[in-house]
Amino acid sequence: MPSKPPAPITIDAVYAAPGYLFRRMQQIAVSIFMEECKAFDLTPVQYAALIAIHTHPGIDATRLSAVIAFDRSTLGSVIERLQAKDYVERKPAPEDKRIKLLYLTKSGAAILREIIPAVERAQARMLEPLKPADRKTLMGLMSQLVDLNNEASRVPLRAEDALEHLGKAG
Amino acid sequence: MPSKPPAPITIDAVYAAPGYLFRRMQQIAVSIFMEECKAFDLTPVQYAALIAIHTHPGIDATRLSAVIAFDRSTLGSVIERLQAKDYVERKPAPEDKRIKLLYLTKSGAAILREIIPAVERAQARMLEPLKPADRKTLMGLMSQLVDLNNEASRVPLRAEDALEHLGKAG
DNA sequence: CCCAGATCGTCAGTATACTGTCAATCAACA
DNA sequence: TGTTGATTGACAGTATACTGACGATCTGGG
Repeated sequence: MPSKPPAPITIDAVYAAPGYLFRRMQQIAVSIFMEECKAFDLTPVQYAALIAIHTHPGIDATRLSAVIAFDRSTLGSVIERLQAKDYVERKPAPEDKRIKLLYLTKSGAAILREIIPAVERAQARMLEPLKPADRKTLMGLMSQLVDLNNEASRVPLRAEDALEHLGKAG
Repeated sequence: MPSKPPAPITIDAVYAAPGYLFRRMQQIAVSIFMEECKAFDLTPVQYAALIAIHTHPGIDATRLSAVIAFDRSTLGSVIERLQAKDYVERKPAPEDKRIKLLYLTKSGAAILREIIPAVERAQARMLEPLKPADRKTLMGLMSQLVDLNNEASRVPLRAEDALEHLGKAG
């Protein structure tokens, strides 16, 4: 039996590749999110940041970046934008001058309540083309894969570890 | 029976949401790709562009953006970088002064041949944590989902339509 | 107490990714 | 033929996303 010839160099091979499908699905997911939430002028990342700050009031930027799996360098500008919209407040930590603690403002908490239905519509729309059973299967496999691949991308801390010193876990 | 209370506003709900899993998996996929291919200084998008130009020599930028599902505005800078590395050539189209046709250079074709094994290692690594049967299931569902959601994001043309006037299809 | 190492937020630099706009050009119809 | 409408590539503006570096600060060992 002759050895298998090298894979042909063709764009069709790309279409079936995991990397291409993940990139394309991410594009589609963002597009659907923005469409459903366009009345709120919030990006998916800004939404995740608001939710995380709501769940962990007084969190600092580094821990926040771990909780939402978001690069620390970029997070600064995300927080700035949320601050400019008056959704988030930063207060210096009394016991550590390096740290700035994050809190939702009243507006931030309010917009979070209002946007939730739109976000849920968006999440549902992403999976809508699939049969219900297939949605469950896909989400189960994606959860597994993200979890097992967690250390493959440079998120400095696992969410649970990040929260150890926040009085919320451990 | 009382109606279901509203979903709690918690970061844990985000972790199970399709949008979060797709974003996170895309991060991981890029990270793995860059790690396996770091000797070549090519991004996933640059790689896809090279493959597509190789498959369709003389394609123009607008059609290329459809073929790799990549925004036309950003594609200009991607091509510039590929040109700067001497992997891609642009020639004005004789019959239409607006259009610039894209071709691989010798270097471009060479690096494509060399990088393929690294790309295949990367693609394999993305799915490695899953059992083989689950990998197939996941890729099947992702293909379906991307295909059925295709019109949800602003890619102007389906790949096949984009190629109609290229003498390669239809 | 002092200093080496770690951590925090920030910044510079690069590369996607999208919206919207523009001039140049082409195609097609009246 | 002349003009309207569409297309092409380019650009400006915004928002992720990552690497690497920096000063300010904290912490732990000696």
